[in-house]
Amino acid sequence: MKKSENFFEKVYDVARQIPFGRVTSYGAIAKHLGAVRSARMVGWAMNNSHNQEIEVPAHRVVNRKGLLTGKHHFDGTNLMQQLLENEGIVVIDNQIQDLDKVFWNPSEELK
DNA sequence: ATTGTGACGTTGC
DNA sequence: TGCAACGCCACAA
Repeated sequence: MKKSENFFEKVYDVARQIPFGRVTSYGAIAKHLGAVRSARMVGWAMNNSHNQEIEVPAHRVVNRKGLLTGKHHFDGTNLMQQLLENEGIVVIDNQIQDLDKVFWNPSEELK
């Protein structure tokens, strides 16, 4: 297969471990992977997540501001927001409210 | 190898 | 976090 799986795999692994009702940022995941400056790659990996057999809760992954920047890539327009709201997360205008409360830091919870 | 690009982040204003 | 610009890494063509 691909060697890059390693990098992507890590991203998917962390993303899948995001607890219910929690969200994280690309940078946080990237940091956990050891590539803080590769936050964009994390998002790119998510784009590839569609090709992955394992479903990745990309809707739980947002940018540092808690803005649903990636909702644009979802099936529907508000699908991502609906999923987050379904988990109890308040989302207004693609912006997660109480981000600090729902934020999940992989580097702290995970290791 | 080179270029382009991207679901970001940080710094500057 | 209001907007602009740079940087940064990994991958595709």
